[in-house]
Amino acid sequence: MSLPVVPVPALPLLKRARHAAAAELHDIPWLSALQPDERERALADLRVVQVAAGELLCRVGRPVTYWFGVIDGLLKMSNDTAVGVPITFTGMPPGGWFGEGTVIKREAYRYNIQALRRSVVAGLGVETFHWLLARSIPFNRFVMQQLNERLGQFIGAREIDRMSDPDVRVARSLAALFHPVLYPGVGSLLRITQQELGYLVGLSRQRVNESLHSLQQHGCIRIEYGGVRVLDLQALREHMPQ
DNA sequence: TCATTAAATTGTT
DNA sequence: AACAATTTAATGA
Repeated sequence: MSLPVVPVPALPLLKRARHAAAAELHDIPWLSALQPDERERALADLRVVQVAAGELLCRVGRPVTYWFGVIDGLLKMSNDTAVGVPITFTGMPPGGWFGEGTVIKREAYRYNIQALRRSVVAGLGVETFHWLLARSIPFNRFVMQQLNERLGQFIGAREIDRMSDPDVRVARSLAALFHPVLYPGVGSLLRITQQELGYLVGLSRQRVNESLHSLQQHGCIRIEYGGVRVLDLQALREHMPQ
């Protein structure tokens, strides 16, 4: 049960990159917090790429070139392929920005970022990222908030991994994806197939289907074609085994 | 815009 | 893992 990995051509970002379109800019929360001149430089440097399903955005050990943000689609962070047990850390739905930790330290990536399906991803160059970090208080605030919230996510993810009940695992994982601060682009309808959710949670598609119906029975969510709508986020977070 | 067809996703065994 | 049923997306008149 693993996603077929698509071979990635060298430097795919530089080849198919284009400037960000107006519609996509609206979904980048930190842009509006910048001063006009800062925004101008950020816009000039922002690149947008389409990544196909299974494609790897960055690999463990590769030098950092961009700070990434998900405009549309779904990515997953994991540490698989190399040595060790494949572990999916988290899913990255629209509105999520990531990689700031490694960008700040100018280290190599510590995770693989793989597209679960065709996605649109924005990238801000490392130099511009540091330039903004050095002069914009609002930008710092945004990055700090991201780091803080994500720390909470990872702690939560450890708890999820220890739970055996599939329904609870699905519930918690879903709740994490609906995090309003980290993933403002999600809204109340998350575009994710049951197959994709299975990849993230580490369950079969059948079991995910069963869990979703259980959660729907409890009024937490509503199953839609190609997605899940949250009806009660709090209940989803606190869902307990029956 | 509508009808037809192909592809994707879901529900079930 | 396989299958049928359903929904969406793509195509072309």
